[in-house]
Amino acid sequence: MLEKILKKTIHNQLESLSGWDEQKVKKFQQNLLSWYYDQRRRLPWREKPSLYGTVVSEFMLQQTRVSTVLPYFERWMKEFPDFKVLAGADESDVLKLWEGLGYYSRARNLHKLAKQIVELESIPQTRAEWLEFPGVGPYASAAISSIAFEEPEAVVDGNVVRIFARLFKDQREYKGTAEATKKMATLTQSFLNLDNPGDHNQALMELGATVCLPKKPLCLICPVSECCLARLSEPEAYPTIKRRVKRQVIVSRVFSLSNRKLLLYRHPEDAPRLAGLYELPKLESLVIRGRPRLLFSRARAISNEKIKEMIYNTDIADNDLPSGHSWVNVCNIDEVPMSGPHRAWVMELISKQD
DNA sequence: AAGTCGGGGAT
DNA sequence: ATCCCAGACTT
Repeated sequence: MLEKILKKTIHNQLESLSGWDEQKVKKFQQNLLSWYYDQRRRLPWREKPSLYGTVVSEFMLQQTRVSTVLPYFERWMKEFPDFKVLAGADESDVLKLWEGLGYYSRARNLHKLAKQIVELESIPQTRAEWLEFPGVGPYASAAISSIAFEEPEAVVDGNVVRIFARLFKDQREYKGTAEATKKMATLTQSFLNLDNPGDHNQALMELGATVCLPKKPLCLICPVSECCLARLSEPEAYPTIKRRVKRQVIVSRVFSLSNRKLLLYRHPEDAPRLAGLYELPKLESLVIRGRPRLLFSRARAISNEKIKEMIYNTDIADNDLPSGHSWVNVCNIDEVPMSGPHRAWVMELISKQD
């Protein structure tokens, strides 16, 4: 049975799978799990596991490192301790707590999910059911159903792709992480430990995050290095995933402070980016008075753009502001959700003016 | 299938 | 400066 799956999955695309029988897979699972129980990090969502904590952590951890998530998770669980409290919260408060974490649709989707959950008679358990919730995709549905309900669903995230690509010296060139994830799904499912699906999944991700690193993997302390083909050659060479080039973008923005009020722009609720969040307004969208004075310029990257942002100081013709623009009292600036870097710049500039 | 969404830590 | 992170959604 397993052999059949392996043969079909690997075919001739990965290096030899000879030797992989049911016994070897079992051994792999045991080595991995023993290592996990012995060496895993103590993370807050693992201490007193709950469905809610699992869901929140899985949302926050999408494309985001554990170390980045930690302070956000603690604050979140304190402010929104369960689905019910979260469901009853104002969206602006939800966004405020997510401020700086990025991918803000995650916060909105998590909020929606909570509202849906509290209306249900019973909590869904299967992967297919979780897949229906907003913001829950192939990865998160497998993670939640396996970790919270021990459903036999294998997760495939960046860590898992890297581990399996190295185990079998996967020579395929993937066009992106999406393709790699999809093509790896059958193989990872055949390696799933059916006795402990949740811990098996977490163990793989823990291994990828702490041992099977993208650069300089720690093969010497890896619990499954005997099974790993790349370990004998160049582990860093796997997997091979094509990355797209970032395009250069230049944006000019306005810092205008008048009578202890700062002009800000709030992205519309249905905006594709930063929906509901405040930023410094763009220079081009305003009618200004006099010549703008360059305060500073900063470079950052979001998604597939390299952005150079130029911040100007100028006076604004404030009798007829474009929609979305408003003067925010600096006393209340802490209350509004704002994109992370802009928050830092604004605080820096305000303190400099005093 | 390809493009888009944030931000930061590590190298 | 580049990579990549417990991915999902829209086009």
